Amino acid sequence: MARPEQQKPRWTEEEDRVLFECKSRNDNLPWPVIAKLAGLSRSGKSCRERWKNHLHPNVKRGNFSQEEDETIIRLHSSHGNSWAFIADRLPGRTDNAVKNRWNQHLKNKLIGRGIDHQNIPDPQSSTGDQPHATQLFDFNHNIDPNANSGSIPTPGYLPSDDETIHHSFGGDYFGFEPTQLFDFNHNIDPYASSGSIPTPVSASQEIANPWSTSQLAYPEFQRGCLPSDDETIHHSFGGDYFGFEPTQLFDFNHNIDPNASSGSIPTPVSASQEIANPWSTSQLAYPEFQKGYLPSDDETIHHSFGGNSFEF
DNA sequence: AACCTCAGCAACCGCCGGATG
DNA sequence: GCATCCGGCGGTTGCTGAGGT
Repeated sequence: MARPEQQKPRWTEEEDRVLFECKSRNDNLPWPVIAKLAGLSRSGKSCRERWKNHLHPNVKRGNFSQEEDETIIRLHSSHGNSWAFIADRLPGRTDNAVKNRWNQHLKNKLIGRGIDHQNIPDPQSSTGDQPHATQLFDFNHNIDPNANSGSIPTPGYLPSDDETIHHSFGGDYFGFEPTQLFDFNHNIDPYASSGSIPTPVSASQEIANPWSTSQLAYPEFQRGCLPSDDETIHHSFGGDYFGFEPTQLFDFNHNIDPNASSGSIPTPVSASQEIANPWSTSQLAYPEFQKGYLPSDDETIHHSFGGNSFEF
């Protein structure tokens, strides 16, 4: 099977330049077409990989930090060889780079320490029986009224973390709905008794004006409301406060001004300003909450969401 | 200086699923 | 429903360069 020529010819600077320009000019075309237009003797697939792993502006080079290594180890223990998933949580790192890092460094390191790298306890999960990582986070929806306080959460549900959740949202449980964005006070039974667990309502029952204070299950989160409880919200979301906009669903990193200074109140942007790719890490006001992000900050996220990890 | 080893990186390959006609 | 195309993904392996002998 040996080929007389080099089997894996490296990309030259000239090829990179041509591909970069061609891709930049024809961003919407399929890769096979781009490869053809570029006039390179490379397949569309090769061009795509070269772009994704090297030429893309967001690609981060250089050594992995200890934090990145720890994140890889932790996520690998809970998600296995889902390199793309892990890479999503390491801004700028590609799945290929993460895979190489694991296969050629971290795995051997753990083996050398006598650690079973396939069974590393996840600090954010006591059982591994955690909500599946393809769900959006939605307070007040799909709440399990039968969840036992302090019990191990069943998939899709959260236990209350007294320190935080109880503090924040009345000691109730919060579930996850895969098709909804994050939305306080929407689809909540307006007639639920105070102190009870809010009951999700059907579409037909949906509150006409979800921002009408009198009908909110959690009136404290009404339009424009800022969290009043520093201890909790500050704790929960990395020290930043979030405001609410009545015409928008609450969506981490979507419609949020990417240029907002850290610690300031995020500014919703208009439709015309809307970030083209809301999950593009470089454009996120809160890149740590990007799509598919698995929190790495125990102190904060672990605390906030009952010790589990979630995707948004 | 020549050779060897090994870690790190890069590229290819096959499989799979979604979109489209 | 089926075939085809395309992109995404994970596994594998070749290439490179640094360091050791």
